[in-house]
Amino acid sequence: MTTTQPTQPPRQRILAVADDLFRRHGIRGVGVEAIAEAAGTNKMTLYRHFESKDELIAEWMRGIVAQKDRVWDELMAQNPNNPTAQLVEWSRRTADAFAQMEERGSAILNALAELPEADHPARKVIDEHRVREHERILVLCRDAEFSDPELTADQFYFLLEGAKSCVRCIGLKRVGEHLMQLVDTMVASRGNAGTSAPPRGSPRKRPSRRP
Amino acid sequence: MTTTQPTQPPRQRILAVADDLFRRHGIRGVGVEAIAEAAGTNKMTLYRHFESKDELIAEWMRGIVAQKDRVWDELMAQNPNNPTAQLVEWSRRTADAFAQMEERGSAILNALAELPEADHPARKVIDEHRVREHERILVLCRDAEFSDPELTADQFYFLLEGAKSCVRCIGLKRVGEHLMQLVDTMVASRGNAGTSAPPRGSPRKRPSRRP
DNA sequence: AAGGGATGGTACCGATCGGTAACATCGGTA
DNA sequence: TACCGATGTTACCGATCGGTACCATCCCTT
Repeated sequence: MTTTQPTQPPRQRILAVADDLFRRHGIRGVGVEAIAEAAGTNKMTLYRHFESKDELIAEWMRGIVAQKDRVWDELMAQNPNNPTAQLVEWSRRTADAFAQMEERGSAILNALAELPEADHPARKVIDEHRVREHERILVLCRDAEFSDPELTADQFYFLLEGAKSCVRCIGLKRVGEHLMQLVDTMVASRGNAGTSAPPRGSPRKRPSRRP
Repeated sequence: MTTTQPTQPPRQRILAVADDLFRRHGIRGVGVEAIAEAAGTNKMTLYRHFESKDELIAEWMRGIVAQKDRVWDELMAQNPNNPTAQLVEWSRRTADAFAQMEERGSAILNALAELPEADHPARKVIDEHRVREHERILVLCRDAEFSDPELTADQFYFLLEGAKSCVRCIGLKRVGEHLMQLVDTMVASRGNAGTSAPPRGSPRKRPSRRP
């Protein structure tokens, strides 16, 4: 049973329940009636707050990317003028988030796969977010003065997205640990690509604050 | 219009058309009737060859992974006793395949996202394939005597899967080129400590056949 | 020519789903 | 108390979809 406390207004409850159900069963796997019922309300109230299911999906996506943007803002405020630490911290948070998506993987990637229509309102939200995130990483790689920022930014992005999509076929614990090892090594080599095998049990966090 | 030459038996035509439609519109986005019609036949004949839509999906997936397995066999035969070249070749073929999936991304990843039910017949096909592919890469990393084969194997896998899922938000040309640069650098460093970024426009192929 | 298996055509069923209409109810405010 | 906006309830519509029954063909073999 997926209900929410009726103290919150219906709109919030619907969004919270939709988040849960969409993640677990996929967008097309759950109907509006099920969402309304699980939110302790009914279809009519749902349609008074969202003009269609597609708009609900888009709003759900806006919430997810807004949350991620808040995390970005937070970690950039926590590590001012330290692009390297910001990259590492973002990677660490991404790795930590793996624990919540072992079953179904990334909600954003899944939504993208479930929305083949290029003009779906949620698609714009997702596409813009991904471009923005990639741009963020690129700027950080430039600021961190990696030798080839474009290449290193893609490397970051590939590693992060790849790790996300591998959580389901490799154990999530190992994925998180290996991802952080790879990121640490990348950062340590200042983006001089490569990789490598840091000694086993190497330190996970390395703020490396530089003036 | 998505029709196939009626010279082939219906089963082949149905599978070919299903491959096209599933890729373009997603599994749940296309009905069996549309498939049958596009294949120049009808629903009845479809159900005489596939006991259900889910079984058709599973059979479609079996075809895809079988194709990938054939590619593996081929490139391993072409580079005998050279695990490094096999890894590079597999990466190159993956990068080349990006051109065909710019619109919708990887069919396997999409199918996974569209099949939330863990007991779906196609899920077993996909999961086994991913484990097998990861294992293949791991064995090659061991044979290539990388310093930390498990880590390097995950790095390969992350990079490849991540690049796949990024084809849609970054230009496919750059994704392919950067992926190959990263793989070349990884291989050149033998999985050991960081190296310098390869010069721009560095050689794409580097068989590096070693005795 | 006769037979039979594979295929095509059509119509249909039951279930689900997105979305709407019409009305009842409740809570706060003037 | 009278009112009004937000919410709950029920029933319904039209469309789509997976799946099936029934029968007409067609083609190959004997």
